[in-house]
Amino acid sequence: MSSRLREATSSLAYLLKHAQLQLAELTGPALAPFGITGRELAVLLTLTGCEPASQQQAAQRLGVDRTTMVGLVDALEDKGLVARRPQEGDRRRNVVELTEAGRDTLRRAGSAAAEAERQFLAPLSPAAAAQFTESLRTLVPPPAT
Amino acid sequence: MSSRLREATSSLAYLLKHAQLQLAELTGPALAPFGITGRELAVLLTLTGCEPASQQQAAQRLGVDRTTMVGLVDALEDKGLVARRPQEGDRRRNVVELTEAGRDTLRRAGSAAAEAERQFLAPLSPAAAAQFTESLRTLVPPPAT
DNA sequence: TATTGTTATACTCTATAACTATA
DNA sequence: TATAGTTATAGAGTATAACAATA
Repeated sequence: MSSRLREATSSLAYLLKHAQLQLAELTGPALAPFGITGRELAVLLTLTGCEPASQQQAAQRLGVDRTTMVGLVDALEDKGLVARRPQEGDRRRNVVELTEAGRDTLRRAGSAAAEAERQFLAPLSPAAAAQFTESLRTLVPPPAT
Repeated sequence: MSSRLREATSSLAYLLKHAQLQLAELTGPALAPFGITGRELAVLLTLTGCEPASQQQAAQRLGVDRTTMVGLVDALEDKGLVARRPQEGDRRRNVVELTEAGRDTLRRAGSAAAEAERQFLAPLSPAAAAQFTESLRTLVPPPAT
């Protein structure tokens, strides 16, 4: 492989980028009926994963900047899916919690996103799909917190 | 999986995104000594893959817009790595070819990028790494042209 | 009329720096 | 002084529309 030139479309960077684009093309339309984007669903998933978390904790877990999280929570709050309240004991922090509507949307949109993932992985055998996901988990380190 | 909630950091979208980020963090510094970015290396690889190609053909093969390719070729031309010339027979087209310096940079930078990919895949067994790449190729359709 | 390259423009995602309020 | 949230700003990356040259 050191002497033979690989095509650009065979490089890992190309494949990862276009895999992501392709998954996004399935996920976007699947989530549209629920009025949220894939990123917003990820925020909802993060918030429900660990119990009442501050914005910054959620940001670290998602791997986005805290300044980015502000806008994401803003949008979800405008849609009535989450609520902010100052944390008692340390009022610098905002605790972000899902509303009832947020939990409902998460349930239904999460199911739609899971279906999009299944569709994305459909070209692989079930065993290959499972190992593909498992390899990704091995390659991507879990978030710090 | 339909009833049990997955964590956001387990979703395929999260894993693909962060796999890409992690690879980019290895590839970027590896290419810095050669004065090119990962995207620019991809363009060089694309141009060398199929013989003298127009900008638009290269753009399709890379999966980027033709307006994006203008800037990429501009940068590579400024660095003396590629040269544009009108195609004889159809002067609307620009044929983009690697210069001697471009071929030399491609050889050395391509080797560095391959090493970065090996480093990225190192947490996987050789067999798992091979199947991971193969699965990606199955999931990502080859470019139109 | 259609196509290639180009420019201008805008939109998304992201990060950095500076501000505020709390600690 | 340090931290959490916020705002403003700037930088990538991308796409759309419009234009010039050519077919």
